[in-house]
Amino acid sequence: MKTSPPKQTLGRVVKSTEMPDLCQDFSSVQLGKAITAKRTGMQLKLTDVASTLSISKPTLVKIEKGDPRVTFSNLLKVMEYLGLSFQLIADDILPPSPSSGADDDWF
Amino acid sequence: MKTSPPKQTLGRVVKSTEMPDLCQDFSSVQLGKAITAKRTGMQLKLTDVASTLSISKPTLVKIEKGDPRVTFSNLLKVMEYLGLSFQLIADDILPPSPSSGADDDWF
DNA sequence: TTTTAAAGTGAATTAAATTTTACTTTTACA
DNA sequence: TGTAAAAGTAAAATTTAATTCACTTTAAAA
Repeated sequence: MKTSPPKQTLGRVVKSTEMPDLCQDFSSVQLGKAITAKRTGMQLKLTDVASTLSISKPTLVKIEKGDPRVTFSNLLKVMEYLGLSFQLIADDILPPSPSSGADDDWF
Repeated sequence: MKTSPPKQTLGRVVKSTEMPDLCQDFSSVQLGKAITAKRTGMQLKLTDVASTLSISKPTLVKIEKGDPRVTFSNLLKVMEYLGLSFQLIADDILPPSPSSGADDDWF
């Protein structure tokens, strides 16, 4: 059977997630959302980012869902590629805002 | 043979590492140094932190050395316990300073 | 200088993250 | 609608991080 040629398009427009407020108490879920937002904002497909960075699709999905049970090295790879980074915060410089357990966290 | 009783002291004074400049380009090595600095500043023994958080000593050593091949969840556990946190930085807000490969990094 | 608590390392085993493959769900758009 | 691209999920196999335990090194203090 003959394989049909790929449809000629300019690429499918994909739902772009909104970038979360970065000036919030840190959580891995929020980080995942920021990663998704940055990736979709750059019009990059999850699959492409994964194969470019030599990590699997399920792992990248895990990262974007905010599951902290991923290796720090994989997380950094993704962040660096998308132009995201960390800044260290010590709570004896600026005390944390009294948030009562975000609905955002895993534990 | 009879075990000798523990020496009565007020605890050994341990070398306190200096806190690195937190307003620098992020690297896992710098993060490790900050963790060590925070821990020693709080006069906590590596062994005690490890057992309190139910992680092994070799793993905590790996984290403090800045090896990124650790799970993000273990890293977050340690940071939260010591009062350290992350802030997310997107390079389209503030562009990265042109640093030529820090002598600090692993790759 | 000797002692010893604390930090750090190495090897074998265990536990868990990652990969692969295939499948299901969602969602733009023709 | 129907269809196909992209995202998300599941299970088995693989890879790798974590643990355990013993040991070595370092550096305060007696």
